[in-house]
Amino acid sequence: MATIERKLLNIEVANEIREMIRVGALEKGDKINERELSMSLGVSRTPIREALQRLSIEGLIKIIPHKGAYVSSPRLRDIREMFEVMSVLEGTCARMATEKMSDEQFAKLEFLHDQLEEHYKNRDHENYLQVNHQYHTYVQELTGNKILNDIINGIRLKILLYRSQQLYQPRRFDESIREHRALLEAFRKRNPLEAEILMKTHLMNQCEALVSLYENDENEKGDD
Amino acid sequence: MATIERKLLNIEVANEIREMIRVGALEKGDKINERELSMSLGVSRTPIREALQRLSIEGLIKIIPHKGAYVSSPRLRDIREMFEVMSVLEGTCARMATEKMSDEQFAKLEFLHDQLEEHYKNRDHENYLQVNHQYHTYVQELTGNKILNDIINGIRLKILLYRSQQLYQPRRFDESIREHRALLEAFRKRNPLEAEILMKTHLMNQCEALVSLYENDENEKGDD
DNA sequence: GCCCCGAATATTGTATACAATATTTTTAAT
DNA sequence: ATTAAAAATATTGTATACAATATTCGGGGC
Repeated sequence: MATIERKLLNIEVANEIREMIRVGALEKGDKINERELSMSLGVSRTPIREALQRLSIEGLIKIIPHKGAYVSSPRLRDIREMFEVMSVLEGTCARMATEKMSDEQFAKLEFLHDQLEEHYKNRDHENYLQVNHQYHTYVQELTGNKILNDIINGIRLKILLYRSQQLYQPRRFDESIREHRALLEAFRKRNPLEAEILMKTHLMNQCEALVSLYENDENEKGDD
Repeated sequence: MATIERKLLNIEVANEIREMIRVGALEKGDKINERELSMSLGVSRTPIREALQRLSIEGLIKIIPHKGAYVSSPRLRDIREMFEVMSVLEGTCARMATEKMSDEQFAKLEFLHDQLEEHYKNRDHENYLQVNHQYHTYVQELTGNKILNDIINGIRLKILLYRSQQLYQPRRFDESIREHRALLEAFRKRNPLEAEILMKTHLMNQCEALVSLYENDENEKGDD
Protein backbone atom coordinates (compact mmCIF):
# COMPACT_ATOMS: atom_id res chain seq x y z
CA MET A 1 0.00 0.00 0.00
CA ALA A 2 3.03 2.30 0.02
CA THR A 3 2.83 4.92 -2.71
CA ILE A 4 4.39 8.31 -3.23
CA GLU A 5 1.41 9.80 -1.45
CA ARG A 6 0.76 7.71 1.58
CA LYS A 7 -2.94 7.43 2.19
CA LEU A 8 -4.45 6.84 5.56
CA LEU A 9 -5.33 3.27 6.34
CA ASN A 10 -8.98 4.11 6.84
CA ILE A 11 -9.13 5.53 3.31
CA GLU A 12 -7.38 2.48 1.88
CA VAL A 13 -9.72 0.16 3.74
CA ALA A 14 -12.75 2.07 2.46
CA ASN A 15 -11.41 1.69 -1.08
CA GLU A 16 -10.79 -2.00 -0.48
CA ILE A 17 -14.33 -2.57 0.76
CA ARG A 18 -15.72 -0.68 -2.23
CA GLU A 19 -13.69 -2.91 -4.51
CA MET A 20 -14.94 -6.01 -2.72
CA ILE A 21 -18.50 -4.88 -3.31
CA ARG A 22 -17.68 -4.03 -6.92
CA VAL A 23 -16.19 -7.41 -7.79
CA GLY A 24 -18.83 -9.33 -5.87
CA ALA A 25 -16.65 -10.56 -3.03
CA LEU A 26 -19.23 -8.79 -0.89
CA GLU A 27 -22.80 -9.01 -2.04
CA LYS A 28 -26.02 -7.20 -1.22
CA GLY A 29 -27.02 -7.83 2.35
CA ASP A 30 -23.70 -9.49 3.35
CA LYS A 31 -22.49 -8.88 6.90
CA ILE A 32 -19.07 -7.31 7.24
CA ASN A 33 -17.25 -8.88 10.18
CA GLU A 34 -14.68 -6.44 11.59
CA ARG A 35 -12.45 -9.11 13.13
CA GLU A 36 -12.28 -11.21 9.98
CA LEU A 37 -11.66 -8.21 7.78
CA SER A 38 -9.01 -7.01 10.23
CA MET A 39 -7.19 -10.32 9.90
CA SER A 40 -7.55 -10.60 6.12
CA LEU A 41 -6.38 -7.02 5.50
CA GLY A 42 -3.68 -7.20 8.16
CA VAL A 43 -4.71 -4.03 10.01
CA SER A 44 -6.35 -3.36 13.34
CA ARG A 45 -10.07 -2.85 13.70
CA THR A 46 -9.71 0.89 14.14
CA PRO A 47 -9.22 1.96 10.52
CA ILE A 48 -11.84 -0.58 9.52
CA ARG A 49 -14.41 0.99 11.80
CA GLU A 50 -13.52 4.43 10.52
CA ALA A 51 -13.85 3.25 6.93
CA LEU A 52 -17.23 1.72 7.71
CA GLN A 53 -18.46 5.05 9.09
CA ARG A 54 -17.51 6.73 5.83
CA LEU A 55 -19.09 4.05 3.68
CA SER A 56 -22.30 4.17 5.67
CA ILE A 57 -22.75 7.87 4.96
CA GLU A 58 -21.96 7.21 1.30
CA GLY A 59 -24.82 4.76 1.43
CA LEU A 60 -22.85 1.68 0.32
CA ILE A 61 -23.34 -0.05 3.64
CA LYS A 62 -25.71 0.16 6.59
CA ILE A 63 -24.55 0.06 10.19
CA ILE A 64 -26.98 -1.43 12.68
CA PRO A 65 -26.03 -0.44 16.25
CA HIS A 66 -24.54 -3.34 18.20
CA LYS A 67 -25.14 -5.74 15.35
CA GLY A 68 -22.64 -4.57 12.77
CA ALA A 69 -22.29 -3.45 9.18
CA TYR A 70 -24.13 -4.86 6.18
CA VAL A 71 -23.74 -4.21 2.48
CA SER A 72 -26.67 -2.14 1.31
CA SER A 73 -29.37 -3.98 -0.50
CA PRO A 74 -30.96 -1.76 -3.10
CA ARG A 75 -34.36 -2.74 -4.31
CA LEU A 76 -35.45 -2.19 -7.84
CA ARG A 77 -37.28 0.83 -6.60
CA ASP A 78 -34.05 2.35 -5.30
CA ILE A 79 -32.41 1.85 -8.67
CA ARG A 80 -35.30 3.57 -10.36
CA GLU A 81 -35.18 6.44 -7.91
CA MET A 82 -31.47 6.88 -8.41
CA PHE A 83 -31.87 7.01 -12.16
CA GLU A 84 -34.77 9.37 -11.88
CA VAL A 85 -32.53 11.79 -10.01
CA MET A 86 -29.60 11.12 -12.32
CA SER A 87 -31.66 11.83 -15.40
CA VAL A 88 -32.64 15.22 -13.99
CA LEU A 89 -29.11 16.09 -12.91
CA GLU A 90 -27.36 14.90 -16.07
CA GLY A 91 -30.06 16.57 -18.14
CA THR A 92 -29.20 19.76 -16.30
CA CYS A 93 -25.52 19.18 -17.03
CA ALA A 94 -26.27 18.82 -20.73
CA ARG A 95 -28.30 22.04 -20.72
CA MET A 96 -25.70 24.04 -18.76
CA ALA A 97 -22.84 22.67 -20.84
CA THR A 98 -24.66 23.57 -24.05
CA GLU A 99 -25.32 27.10 -22.85
CA LYS A 100 -21.64 27.81 -22.42
CA MET A 101 -19.96 25.43 -24.86
CA SER A 102 -16.95 26.70 -26.77
CA ASP A 103 -15.86 25.33 -30.12
CA GLU A 104 -12.90 23.64 -28.49
CA GLN A 105 -15.13 21.96 -25.97
CA PHE A 106 -17.50 20.78 -28.67
CA ALA A 107 -14.53 19.42 -30.60
CA LYS A 108 -13.52 17.38 -27.58
CA LEU A 109 -17.03 15.95 -27.31
CA GLU A 110 -17.03 15.17 -31.01
CA PHE A 111 -13.72 13.39 -30.59
CA LEU A 112 -15.09 11.31 -27.76
CA HIS A 113 -18.16 10.60 -29.82
CA ASP A 114 -16.05 9.41 -32.72
CA GLN A 115 -14.44 6.95 -30.36
CA LEU A 116 -17.88 5.75 -29.34
CA GLU A 117 -18.72 5.21 -33.00
CA GLU A 118 -15.49 3.27 -33.54
CA HIS A 119 -16.15 0.97 -30.59
CA TYR A 120 -19.74 0.55 -31.70
CA LYS A 121 -18.66 -0.40 -35.19
CA ASN A 122 -16.32 -3.03 -33.70
CA ARG A 123 -19.01 -4.19 -31.26
CA ASP A 124 -16.47 -3.47 -28.52
CA HIS A 125 -18.93 -2.96 -25.69
CA GLU A 126 -16.41 -2.75 -22.89
CA ASN A 127 -14.44 0.10 -24.42
CA TYR A 128 -17.69 1.75 -25.47
CA LEU A 129 -18.73 1.88 -21.81
CA GLN A 130 -15.40 3.33 -20.87
CA VAL A 131 -15.56 6.17 -23.39
CA ASN A 132 -19.23 6.64 -22.57
CA HIS A 133 -18.17 7.27 -18.99
CA GLN A 134 -15.53 9.77 -20.11
CA TYR A 135 -18.11 11.52 -22.27
CA HIS A 136 -20.58 11.90 -19.42
CA THR A 137 -18.02 13.09 -16.91
CA TYR A 138 -16.68 15.59 -19.45
CA VAL A 139 -20.15 17.06 -19.88
CA GLN A 140 -20.35 17.31 -16.09
CA GLU A 141 -17.05 19.16 -15.92
CA LEU A 142 -18.24 21.63 -18.51
CA THR A 143 -20.91 22.85 -16.11
CA GLY A 144 -18.25 24.15 -13.74
CA ASN A 145 -20.47 23.23 -10.79
CA LYS A 146 -18.47 21.16 -8.35
CA ILE A 147 -21.41 20.39 -6.07
CA LEU A 148 -23.36 19.03 -9.01
CA ASN A 149 -20.40 16.89 -10.06
CA ASP A 150 -19.93 15.49 -6.57
CA ILE A 151 -23.59 14.52 -6.24
CA ILE A 152 -23.70 12.85 -9.64
CA ASN A 153 -20.44 11.01 -9.06
CA GLY A 154 -21.73 9.78 -5.71
CA ILE A 155 -24.94 8.40 -7.20
CA ARG A 156 -23.08 6.93 -10.17
CA LEU A 157 -20.71 5.09 -7.83
CA LYS A 158 -23.65 3.52 -6.03
CA ILE A 159 -25.27 2.43 -9.26
CA LEU A 160 -22.05 0.99 -10.66
CA LEU A 161 -21.22 -0.88 -7.50
CA TYR A 162 -24.29 -2.99 -7.85
CA ARG A 163 -23.64 -3.82 -11.46
CA SER A 164 -19.96 -3.43 -12.12
CA GLN A 165 -20.22 -4.56 -15.65
CA GLN A 166 -23.36 -3.93 -17.56
CA LEU A 167 -24.06 -7.08 -19.41
CA TYR A 168 -24.06 -6.80 -23.13
CA GLN A 169 -27.52 -6.09 -24.45
CA PRO A 170 -27.42 -5.71 -28.25
CA ARG A 171 -30.59 -3.75 -28.45
CA ARG A 172 -29.55 -1.28 -25.76
CA PHE A 173 -26.16 -0.89 -27.51
CA ASP A 174 -27.93 0.12 -30.70
CA GLU A 175 -30.19 2.55 -28.90
CA SER A 176 -27.33 4.07 -26.92
CA ILE A 177 -25.33 5.08 -29.97
CA ARG A 178 -28.45 6.53 -31.60
CA GLU A 179 -29.12 8.59 -28.50
CA HIS A 180 -25.54 9.77 -28.44
CA ARG A 181 -25.77 10.82 -32.09
CA ALA A 182 -28.86 12.91 -31.42
CA LEU A 183 -27.20 14.39 -28.35
CA LEU A 184 -24.12 15.40 -30.33
CA GLU A 185 -26.34 17.22 -32.82
CA ALA A 186 -28.08 19.10 -30.03
CA PHE A 187 -24.67 20.14 -28.74
CA ARG A 188 -23.60 21.12 -32.27
CA LYS A 189 -26.69 23.29 -32.63
CA ARG A 190 -26.14 24.69 -29.13
CA ASN A 191 -29.72 23.83 -28.25
CA PRO A 192 -29.81 23.57 -24.45
CA LEU A 193 -33.39 22.38 -24.04
CA GLU A 194 -33.01 19.70 -26.66
CA ALA A 195 -29.76 18.54 -25.13
CA GLU A 196 -31.44 18.35 -21.71
CA ILE A 197 -34.38 16.32 -22.95
CA LEU A 198 -32.20 13.94 -24.94
CA MET A 199 -29.84 13.37 -22.02
CA LYS A 200 -32.73 12.73 -19.65
CA THR A 201 -34.22 10.25 -22.05
CA HIS A 202 -30.83 8.57 -22.52
CA LEU A 203 -30.55 8.04 -18.77
CA MET A 204 -34.08 6.79 -18.32
CA ASN A 205 -33.59 4.32 -21.17
CA GLN A 206 -30.41 3.14 -19.51
CA CYS A 207 -32.41 2.70 -16.32
CA GLU A 208 -34.99 0.53 -18.04
CA ALA A 209 -32.24 -1.63 -19.51
CA LEU A 210 -30.53 -2.05 -16.15
CA VAL A 211 -33.77 -2.76 -14.34
CA SER A 212 -34.65 -5.45 -16.85
CA LEU A 213 -31.35 -7.13 -15.98
CA TYR A 214 -32.23 -7.04 -12.32
CA GLU A 215 -35.63 -8.49 -13.04
CA ASN A 216 -34.01 -11.28 -14.98
CA ASP A 217 -31.59 -11.84 -12.10
CA GLU A 218 -34.40 -12.07 -9.59
CA ASN A 219 -36.26 -14.48 -11.82
CA GLU A 220 -33.17 -16.67 -12.16
CA LYS A 221 -32.74 -16.71 -8.40
CA GLY A 222 -36.30 -17.86 -8.08
CA ASP A 223 -35.48 -20.89 -10.21
CA ASP A 224 -32.64 -22.03 -7.94
CA MET B 1 -27.65 11.49 26.65
CA ALA B 2 -29.74 8.57 27.94
CA THR B 3 -33.00 8.27 26.06
CA ILE B 4 -35.44 5.44 25.47
CA GLU B 5 -33.47 4.58 22.35
CA ARG B 6 -29.84 4.64 23.26
CA LYS B 7 -27.86 6.08 20.42
CA LEU B 8 -24.25 5.28 19.82
CA LEU B 9 -21.79 7.82 21.12
CA ASN B 10 -20.39 8.48 17.68
CA ILE B 11 -23.86 9.44 16.43
CA GLU B 12 -24.41 11.69 19.43
CA VAL B 13 -21.04 13.32 18.93
CA ALA B 14 -21.76 13.94 15.27
CA ASN B 15 -25.05 15.57 16.25
CA GLU B 16 -23.24 17.68 18.84
CA ILE B 17 -20.67 18.89 16.34
CA ARG B 18 -23.43 19.74 13.84
CA GLU B 19 -25.14 21.77 16.55
CA MET B 20 -21.90 23.53 17.41
CA ILE B 21 -21.54 24.52 13.77
CA ARG B 22 -25.17 25.55 13.61
CA VAL B 23 -25.04 27.87 16.65
CA GLY B 24 -21.67 29.31 15.72
CA ALA B 25 -19.61 27.70 18.47
CA LEU B 26 -17.63 26.32 15.54
CA GLU B 27 -17.15 28.63 12.61
CA LYS B 28 -16.03 28.24 9.04
CA GLY B 29 -12.44 27.11 8.90
CA ASP B 30 -12.16 26.37 12.62
CA LYS B 31 -9.93 23.46 13.61
CA ILE B 32 -11.57 20.71 15.62
CA ASN B 33 -9.14 19.46 18.26
CA GLU B 34 -9.91 15.86 19.18
CA ARG B 35 -8.36 15.98 22.61
CA GLU B 36 -10.16 19.18 23.65
CA LEU B 37 -13.48 17.95 22.30
CA SER B 38 -12.92 14.63 24.06
CA MET B 39 -12.48 16.43 27.36
CA SER B 40 -15.35 18.86 26.89
CA LEU B 41 -17.81 16.14 25.81
CA GLY B 42 -16.53 13.69 28.42
CA VAL B 43 -15.91 10.81 25.97
CA SER B 44 -12.81 9.20 24.56
CA ARG B 45 -11.37 10.18 21.22
CA THR B 46 -12.70 7.07 19.48
CA PRO B 47 -16.33 8.09 18.98
CA ILE B 48 -15.12 11.56 18.12
CA ARG B 49 -12.94 10.25 15.34
CA GLU B 50 -15.77 8.10 14.04
CA ALA B 51 -18.14 11.08 14.12
CA LEU B 52 -15.62 13.14 12.22
CA GLN B 53 -15.40 10.51 9.49
CA ARG B 54 -19.16 10.69 9.08
CA LEU B 55 -19.24 14.47 9.02
CA SER B 56 -16.45 14.63 6.48
CA ILE B 57 -18.42 12.52 4.00
CA GLU B 58 -21.45 14.71 4.67
CA GLY B 59 -19.26 17.60 3.68
CA LEU B 60 -19.63 19.59 6.87
CA ILE B 61 -15.98 19.23 7.75
CA LYS B 62 -12.76 18.45 5.94
CA ILE B 63 -10.17 16.05 7.29
CA ILE B 64 -6.58 16.77 6.30
CA PRO B 65 -4.38 13.69 6.89
CA HIS B 66 -2.08 14.09 9.89
CA LYS B 67 -3.25 17.64 10.43
CA GLY B 68 -6.79 17.20 11.64
CA ALA B 69 -10.37 18.19 10.99
CA TYR B 70 -11.57 21.64 9.96
CA VAL B 71 -15.05 23.04 9.60
CA SER B 72 -15.77 23.40 5.91
CA SER B 73 -15.42 26.88 4.56
CA PRO B 74 -17.87 27.45 1.74
CA ARG B 75 -17.08 30.28 -0.57
CA LEU B 76 -19.78 32.33 -2.16
CA ARG B 77 -19.30 30.20 -5.21
CA ASP B 78 -20.09 27.05 -3.28
CA ILE B 79 -23.29 28.61 -1.98
CA ARG B 80 -24.29 29.52 -5.51
CA GLU B 81 -23.51 26.04 -6.75
CA MET B 82 -25.53 24.46 -3.97
CA PHE B 83 -28.52 26.63 -4.76
CA GLU B 84 -28.16 25.96 -8.44
CA VAL B 85 -28.49 22.25 -7.76
CA MET B 86 -31.24 22.82 -5.19
CA SER B 87 -33.26 24.86 -7.61
CA VAL B 88 -33.14 22.05 -10.17
CA LEU B 89 -33.98 19.37 -7.62
CA GLU B 90 -36.75 21.28 -5.85
CA GLY B 91 -38.11 22.35 -9.23
CA THR B 92 -38.24 18.67 -10.10
CA CYS B 93 -40.04 17.97 -6.82
CA ALA B 94 -42.64 20.61 -7.63
CA ARG B 95 -43.19 19.12 -11.09
CA MET B 96 -43.41 15.53 -9.85
CA ALA B 97 -45.67 16.48 -6.96
CA THR B 98 -47.98 18.38 -9.29
CA GLU B 99 -48.21 15.44 -11.67
CA LYS B 100 -49.57 13.17 -8.99
CA MET B 101 -51.24 15.53 -6.56
CA SER B 102 -54.51 14.48 -4.97
CA ASP B 103 -57.11 16.89 -3.65
CA GLU B 104 -56.20 15.98 -0.11
CA GLN B 105 -52.58 16.68 -0.75
CA PHE B 106 -53.39 20.03 -2.32
CA ALA B 107 -55.58 20.86 0.69
CA LYS B 108 -52.62 20.22 2.98
CA LEU B 109 -50.44 22.54 0.90
CA GLU B 110 -53.15 25.18 0.94
CA PHE B 111 -53.35 24.84 4.71
CA LEU B 112 -49.61 25.33 5.03
CA HIS B 113 -49.82 28.26 2.66
CA ASP B 114 -52.55 29.88 4.78
CA GLN B 115 -50.19 29.65 7.71
CA LEU B 116 -47.52 31.36 5.64
CA GLU B 117 -49.99 34.14 4.86
CA GLU B 118 -50.84 34.49 8.53
CA HIS B 119 -47.23 34.78 9.59
CA TYR B 120 -46.58 37.19 6.71
CA LYS B 121 -49.45 39.40 7.81
CA ASN B 122 -48.01 39.47 11.34
CA ARG B 123 -44.49 40.06 10.04
CA ASP B 124 -43.53 36.96 11.99
CA HIS B 125 -40.47 36.02 10.00
CA GLU B 126 -39.24 33.26 12.24
CA ASN B 127 -42.43 31.25 12.12
CA TYR B 128 -42.72 32.00 8.41
CA LEU B 129 -39.38 30.30 7.87
CA GLN B 130 -40.49 27.34 9.93
CA VAL B 131 -43.68 26.77 7.96
CA ASN B 132 -41.79 27.50 4.75
CA HIS B 133 -39.52 24.59 5.66
CA GLN B 134 -42.51 22.32 6.32
CA TYR B 135 -44.03 23.35 2.99
CA HIS B 136 -40.89 22.50 1.04
CA THR B 137 -40.32 19.18 2.76
CA TYR B 138 -43.95 18.24 2.22
CA VAL B 139 -43.57 18.87 -1.52
CA GLN B 140 -40.48 16.67 -1.42
CA GLU B 141 -42.39 13.85 0.28
CA LEU B 142 -45.09 14.00 -2.35
CA THR B 143 -42.59 12.90 -4.97
CA GLY B 144 -42.21 9.55 -3.24
CA ASN B 145 -38.55 9.47 -4.26
CA LYS B 146 -36.44 8.76 -1.19
CA ILE B 147 -33.11 9.27 -2.94
CA LEU B 148 -34.21 12.70 -4.11
CA ASN B 149 -35.33 13.58 -0.60
CA ASP B 150 -32.05 12.45 0.94
CA ILE B 151 -29.98 14.47 -1.48
CA ILE B 152 -32.03 17.61 -1.01
CA ASN B 153 -32.04 17.26 2.76
CA GLY B 154 -28.27 16.80 2.73
CA ILE B 155 -27.69 19.97 0.69
CA ARG B 156 -30.23 21.91 2.74
CA LEU B 157 -28.48 20.93 5.96
CA LYS B 158 -25.22 22.27 4.61
CA ILE B 159 -26.79 25.53 3.54
CA LEU B 160 -28.60 26.00 6.85
CA LEU B 161 -25.55 25.22 8.91
CA TYR B 162 -23.77 28.21 7.51
CA ARG B 163 -26.62 30.55 8.12
CA SER B 164 -28.78 29.13 10.88
CA GLN B 165 -31.09 32.07 10.90
CA GLN B 166 -31.67 33.95 7.74
CA LEU B 167 -31.61 37.56 8.72
CA TYR B 168 -34.78 39.46 8.18
CA GLN B 169 -34.81 41.11 4.78
CA PRO B 170 -38.12 42.93 4.27
CA ARG B 171 -37.89 42.92 0.54
CA ARG B 172 -37.13 39.24 0.32
CA PHE B 173 -40.03 38.54 2.71
CA ASP B 174 -42.39 40.33 0.35
CA GLU B 175 -41.03 38.49 -2.67
CA SER B 176 -41.18 35.12 -0.95
CA ILE B 177 -44.87 35.27 -0.17
CA ARG B 178 -45.61 36.42 -3.72
CA GLU B 179 -43.66 33.50 -5.11
CA HIS B 180 -45.52 31.14 -2.81
CA ARG B 181 -48.84 32.51 -3.96
CA ALA B 182 -47.96 31.92 -7.59
CA LEU B 183 -46.72 28.45 -6.73
CA LEU B 184 -49.96 27.58 -4.96
CA GLU B 185 -51.89 28.57 -8.09
CA ALA B 186 -49.73 26.35 -10.26
CA PHE B 187 -50.41 23.49 -7.88
CA ARG B 188 -54.12 24.30 -7.91
CA LYS B 189 -54.15 24.23 -11.71
CA ARG B 190 -52.07 21.07 -11.65
CA ASN B 191 -49.59 22.67 -14.05
CA PRO B 192 -46.31 20.75 -13.55
CA LEU B 193 -44.09 22.85 -15.81
CA GLU B 194 -45.28 26.09 -14.31
CA ALA B 195 -44.79 24.71 -10.80
CA GLU B 196 -41.26 23.65 -11.71
CA ILE B 197 -40.29 27.01 -13.15
CA LEU B 198 -41.77 28.92 -10.24
CA MET B 199 -40.06 26.73 -7.66
CA LYS B 200 -36.73 27.05 -9.46
CA THR B 201 -37.08 30.81 -9.54
CA HIS B 202 -38.09 30.85 -5.87
CA LEU B 203 -34.90 29.02 -4.92
CA MET B 204 -32.63 31.15 -7.11
CA ASN B 205 -34.14 34.30 -5.63
CA GLN B 206 -33.50 32.91 -2.18
CA CYS B 207 -29.93 32.26 -3.26
CA GLU B 208 -29.43 35.85 -4.35
CA ALA B 209 -30.81 37.09 -1.04
CA LEU B 210 -28.54 34.81 0.96
CA VAL B 211 -25.49 35.65 -1.12
CA SER B 212 -26.08 39.34 -0.61
CA LEU B 213 -25.95 38.69 3.13
CA TYR B 214 -22.63 36.96 2.75
CA GLU B 215 -21.31 39.80 0.66
CA ASN B 216 -22.36 42.21 3.37
CA ASP B 217 -20.70 40.01 5.96
CA GLU B 218 -17.47 39.97 4.01
CA ASN B 219 -17.56 43.71 3.59
CA GLU B 220 -18.08 44.17 7.32
CA LYS B 221 -15.18 41.93 8.09
CA GLY B 222 -13.04 44.02 5.83
CA ASP B 223 -13.84 47.06 7.98
CA ASP B 224 -12.66 45.42 11.19
C1' DG C 1 15.60 41.54 15.32
C1' DC C 2 15.43 37.70 12.16
C1' DC C 3 16.34 33.16 10.67
C1' DC C 4 17.59 28.45 11.18
C1' DC C 5 18.05 24.19 13.58
C1' DG C 6 17.24 20.83 17.00
C1' DA C 7 14.64 19.41 20.94
C1' DA C 8 10.40 19.20 23.26
C1' DT C 9 5.62 18.97 23.04
C1' DA C 10 1.11 18.36 20.96
C1' DT C 11 -1.84 16.14 17.90
C1' DT C 12 -3.34 12.67 14.80
C1' DG C 13 -3.46 7.68 13.30
C1' DT C 14 -3.44 3.04 14.67
C1' DA C 15 -3.16 -0.92 17.81
C1' DT C 16 -4.67 -3.08 21.87
C1' DA C 17 -7.47 -3.75 25.98
C1' DC C 18 -11.72 -3.54 28.24
C1' DA C 19 -16.82 -3.06 28.50
C1' DA C 20 -21.33 -3.83 26.56
C1' DT C 21 -24.35 -6.41 23.74
C1' DA C 22 -25.65 -10.24 20.76
C1' DT C 23 -25.33 -14.93 19.40
C1' DT C 24 -24.36 -19.64 20.04
C1' DT C 25 -23.82 -23.60 22.83
C1' DT C 26 -24.72 -26.31 26.73
C1' DT C 27 -27.53 -27.89 30.39
C1' DA C 28 -31.64 -28.98 32.74
C1' DA C 29 -36.53 -29.79 32.88
C1' DT C 30 -40.55 -31.87 30.93
C1' DA D 1 -37.28 -35.28 21.69
C1' DT D 2 -38.34 -30.51 22.65
C1' DT D 3 -38.07 -26.28 25.00
C1' DA D 4 -36.33 -22.91 28.08
C1' DA D 5 -32.75 -21.06 30.73
C1' DA D 6 -28.04 -20.45 31.81
C1' DA D 7 -23.36 -20.29 30.45
C1' DA D 8 -19.93 -19.58 27.10
C1' DT D 9 -18.36 -17.31 23.20
C1' DA D 10 -18.25 -13.86 19.59
C1' DT D 11 -18.80 -9.32 18.08
C1' DT D 12 -19.39 -4.47 18.44
C1' DG D 13 -18.51 0.02 20.93
C1' DT D 14 -15.42 2.62 23.63
C1' DA D 15 -11.26 3.67 26.30
C1' DT D 16 -6.42 3.67 26.59
C1' DA D 17 -1.69 3.08 24.98
C1' DC D 18 1.66 3.48 21.54
C1' DA D 19 3.54 5.12 17.06
C1' DA D 20 3.89 8.60 13.55
C1' DT D 21 3.67 13.25 12.19
C1' DA D 22 3.20 18.20 12.90
C1' DT D 23 3.83 22.22 15.61
C1' DT D 24 5.92 24.97 19.02
C1' DC D 25 9.68 26.46 21.73
C1' DG D 26 14.35 27.62 22.85
C1' DG D 27 18.98 28.55 21.63
C1' DG D 28 22.57 30.06 18.59
C1' DG D 29 24.35 32.63 14.68
C1' DC D 30 24.33 36.71 11.90
